[in-house]
Amino acid sequence: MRADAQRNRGRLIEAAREVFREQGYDASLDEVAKRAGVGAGTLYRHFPSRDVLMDAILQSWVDRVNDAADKVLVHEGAPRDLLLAWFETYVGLISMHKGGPAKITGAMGDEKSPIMTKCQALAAATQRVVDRLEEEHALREHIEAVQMCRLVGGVASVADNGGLDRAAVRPLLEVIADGVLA
Amino acid sequence: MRADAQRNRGRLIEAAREVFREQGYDASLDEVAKRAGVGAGTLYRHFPSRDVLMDAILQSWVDRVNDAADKVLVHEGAPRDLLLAWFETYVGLISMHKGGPAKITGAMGDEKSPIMTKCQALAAATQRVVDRLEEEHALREHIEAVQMCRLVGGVASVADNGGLDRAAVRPLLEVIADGVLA
DNA sequence: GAACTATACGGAGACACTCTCCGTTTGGCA
DNA sequence: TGCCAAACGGAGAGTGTCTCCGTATAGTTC
Repeated sequence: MRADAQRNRGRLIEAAREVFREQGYDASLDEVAKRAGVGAGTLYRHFPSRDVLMDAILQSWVDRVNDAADKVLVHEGAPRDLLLAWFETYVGLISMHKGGPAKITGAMGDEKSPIMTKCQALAAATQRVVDRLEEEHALREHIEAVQMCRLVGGVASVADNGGLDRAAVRPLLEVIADGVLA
Repeated sequence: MRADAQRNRGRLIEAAREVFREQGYDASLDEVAKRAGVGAGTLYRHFPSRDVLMDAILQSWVDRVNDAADKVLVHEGAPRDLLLAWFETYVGLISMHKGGPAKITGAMGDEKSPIMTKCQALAAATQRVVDRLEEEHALREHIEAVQMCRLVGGVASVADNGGLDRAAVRPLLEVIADGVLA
């Protein structure tokens, strides 16, 4: 890739991160291009669709997901606490930008979504938590990590959409945890 | 209201029902106006925002909600079956049009949403189910109907968004049911 | 049934966003 | 230094939202 292309790509990702943080994932892409100081054509050449741009933005975010799972898993305690800690972490991770929870959770399980790899990272991290709980025979029965992602993602979507705070989300996560635990 | 205004209002609601059914709640409002055979100005005079139009569309739907609750509540059976029957009914009710689950669930609990009365109807119907289950001491502890609406609405949103079918939704509803039942 | 007026209508048009096309510029190599 | 494939940029076409205001008409009054 030519040096100027490389540079513009970086600028676009940086600008997108900023604009999405301020205005959510529905923000104007022209605004992103303007903020990056490039033409609209350049944006669309690098990122043919909004989802592809999102995927690029979330590249470094995957590390955060894995680190978060590490951190939750070292914590000793009751299975319910572990699960709830992960659920709250999970909600935080996918709620970085307005519109994020719905976007990510909607793509969960879709083989050919542009952000598929991101969903896989989330599902894999959740699977690690599931594995731990199954080791301890704490789960009611086998449950797919993807299903847990959908449940918690659903709560996060509703919270994002309806402007619910942590305190309002907590009891919802508790219901899901209780539904899953033995 | 003048006779022509009344007539146009009716036509707009009918057209909107049709267009939203075909294209989801994000469909073009100009298309609705065109389909109703009126100008855009007429549409926006009657319904200043998309949500107000949605509210009008859902007017008759409230009866369906209440009838559905009646039907579920006459059914004799285990609490879990009752609850799951209501959950599936609930998902069906709010999934009439694409985008519906997110819209309705996001407004749940918002005192001044244009579709507030519709959310109240849903919450009230859910409350009837909760009351029945509490009579039978089948619930783990007191749970707000609104919270149950958010949980099930979250699942419905994810299903709507990710194209999940009934079979994929069922186990998610079961987790919620198990989390709520004693 | 004619005149009047408050009410409602319609659609042009301003504004915003998406995405493409193509003339222009430039990085990097020979 | 010259060349050209690669990349750029922004005008503009297409689509949707929403408003404004000149025009039409329902309903009332005499």
